[in-house]
Amino acid sequence: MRCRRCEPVPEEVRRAAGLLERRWTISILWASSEGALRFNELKQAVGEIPPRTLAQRLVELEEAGVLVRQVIDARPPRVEYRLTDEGRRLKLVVDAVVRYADA
Amino acid sequence: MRCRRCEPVPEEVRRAAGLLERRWTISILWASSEGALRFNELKQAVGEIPPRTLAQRLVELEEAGVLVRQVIDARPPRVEYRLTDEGRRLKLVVDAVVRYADA
DNA sequence: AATACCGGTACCCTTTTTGTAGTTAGTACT
DNA sequence: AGTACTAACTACAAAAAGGGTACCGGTATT
Repeated sequence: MRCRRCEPVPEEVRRAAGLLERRWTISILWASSEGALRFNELKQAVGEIPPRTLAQRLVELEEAGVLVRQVIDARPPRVEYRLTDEGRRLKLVVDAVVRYADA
Repeated sequence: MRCRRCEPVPEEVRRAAGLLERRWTISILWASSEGALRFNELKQAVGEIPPRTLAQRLVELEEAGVLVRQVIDARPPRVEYRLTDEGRRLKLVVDAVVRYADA
């Protein structure tokens, strides 16, 4: 098909979308934005997310450099997740979602 | 769990996220932003999306009031999809994704 | 001794997405 | 007349993602 007006979606947009286009990701970023949270705190904030899915998302977001996982050596040991600088940049997208949602 | 610092994610944010958190949605909005496009033009712009999935997304986005579907009575008849006002508001989120992706 | 917190995993089932093909109706070409 | 092409989808089976519930091993509280 000859198509003058439809450019292909840029690869870097597809890559960023790949992160956001998975269920619960936006909620997880929303919840993380006020500081470090632990697994069960995220679970509570996000709502009905199954723990398996939350664990999956956290691995993906960590691999993408958006979150860091930090084990705190206490009894019982805790794990905290916080946004990286990159995560704070991605959070600007979530801010845009919030503005859209509020209108 | 008592959790002072983790507020639940607001319902309206969950609802907006529900649209974006499905595969290809961001690409479809990106492609739609420059004007009306037809089914096969969207398909080409988005890339490897299966036509069935594109058709599904278009129905969802139309139901959400983000896109309008317009049948053009020509031979062969065409169908155009364009953003509504609401769609243009949602496109601000996609703009934020592009800014994130470009950095 | 029993219960609860902690960060997950295991299991099994349903929903979503994918890949490939085909359909319908109307032109256009040979 | 027959073949091919276009546009906008739809059909079907299979694979991937997501969901609900239960449970683990270790520590701490009651």
